Amino acid sequence: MRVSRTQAAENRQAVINVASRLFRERGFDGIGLKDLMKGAGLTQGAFYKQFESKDDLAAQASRRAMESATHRWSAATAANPEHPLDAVISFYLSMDHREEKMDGCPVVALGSEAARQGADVKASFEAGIKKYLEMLGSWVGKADGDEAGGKAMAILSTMVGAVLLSRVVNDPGLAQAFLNAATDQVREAVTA
Amino acid sequence: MRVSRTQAAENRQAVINVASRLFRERGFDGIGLKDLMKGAGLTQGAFYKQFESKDDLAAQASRRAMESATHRWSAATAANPEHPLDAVISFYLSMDHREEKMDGCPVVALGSEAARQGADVKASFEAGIKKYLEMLGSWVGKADGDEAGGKAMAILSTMVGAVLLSRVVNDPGLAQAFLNAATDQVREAVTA
DNA sequence: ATTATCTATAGATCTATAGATAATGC
DNA sequence: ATTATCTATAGATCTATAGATAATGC
Repeated sequence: MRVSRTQAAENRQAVINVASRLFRERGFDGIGLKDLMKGAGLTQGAFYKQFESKDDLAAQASRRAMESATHRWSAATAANPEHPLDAVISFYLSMDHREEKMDGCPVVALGSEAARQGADVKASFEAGIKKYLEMLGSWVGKADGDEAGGKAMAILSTMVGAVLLSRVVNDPGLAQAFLNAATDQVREAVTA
Repeated sequence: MRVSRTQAAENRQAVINVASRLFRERGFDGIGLKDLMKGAGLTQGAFYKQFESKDDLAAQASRRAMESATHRWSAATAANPEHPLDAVISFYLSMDHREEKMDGCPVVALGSEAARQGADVKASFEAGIKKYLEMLGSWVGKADGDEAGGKAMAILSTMVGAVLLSRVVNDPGLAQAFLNAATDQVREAVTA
């Protein structure tokens, strides 16, 4: 029954990876430890040798989810280095992203709940958000500095809000309209 | 033990009012029927004569929460009819609003969870969001029409995203920066 | 000898239902 | 006679812990 240390380390990573997706899909309170562990091919009993508590896992999984999201931004810009912002918003502000909660932006999928979590979960989000801002800041026209930082924050706010609103409404037409309006606004904000 | 019909109707409203606040504070999954009913001075057993299910209450409470939010917007503009948008964003994009989850905007407090709820809950949110958009649309400079609608959606996205992001980070300075950046962006968007 | 994982379970809590009670409404 | 609310409880689920097991690591 016991496994090697490397295998145990891999299992831990597998649990974090699974949790980073299932938390986004169902919420922190929407999935229990039994199903989270089952998703990694383990049983509930193995959990507490790997994590201090469910909150501990929530913090690890939030960090992993944000890392995966920023990595996706990097991949998109690498594929289109001429227009990195366009590359990012073309998937971020899309109906596909609206649909794919499990692999989408963690701020949208878990933000409302993260606001009620402890400092560790928030720190995970904060680290990822700063990465978002770094990337956005480097793409806005102006010289770096306070103004670029402000623009980056405004753009990120618009993006996060638009996808959140698109998911909260039933009407797909209204959802699409939010994404379109945000796309226009972001394009204006960079050139302004 | 039985109460009059009018008293029962009042009790029902009390439960919806309490739920609209406690759901925002703790999330749909963060509070049980026992505590919700206790908040209205009743016991758990009375619940199912008033509501079909917890999901049913979630839909009613979401509607009430959005009504209360749009009412607050109206009150703010009534107090400063010359600059209605300024009146709204001065409280919406404030640290006070960041702090007050229980009475704040339901889209921010519950949006991530609402995205996973059924069509009834989403319909409640959608109705309130359309009210938000109507008001914003009437305040943006341009003639009414598609463009004003788009501006309104972009502005609402920025506002919702900024407060959500401000709540998700630990650093109050960063939170304030998101709110400031959104304020600037919204002001630019109306005049543009 | 140590320990990662397993099965099993404690104790709490959650949604929903059942039956009793006491007041309303006809 | 009807019914809004109460107490009580069924049945499921949740987090966390306990003890057994079997393989690793020294």
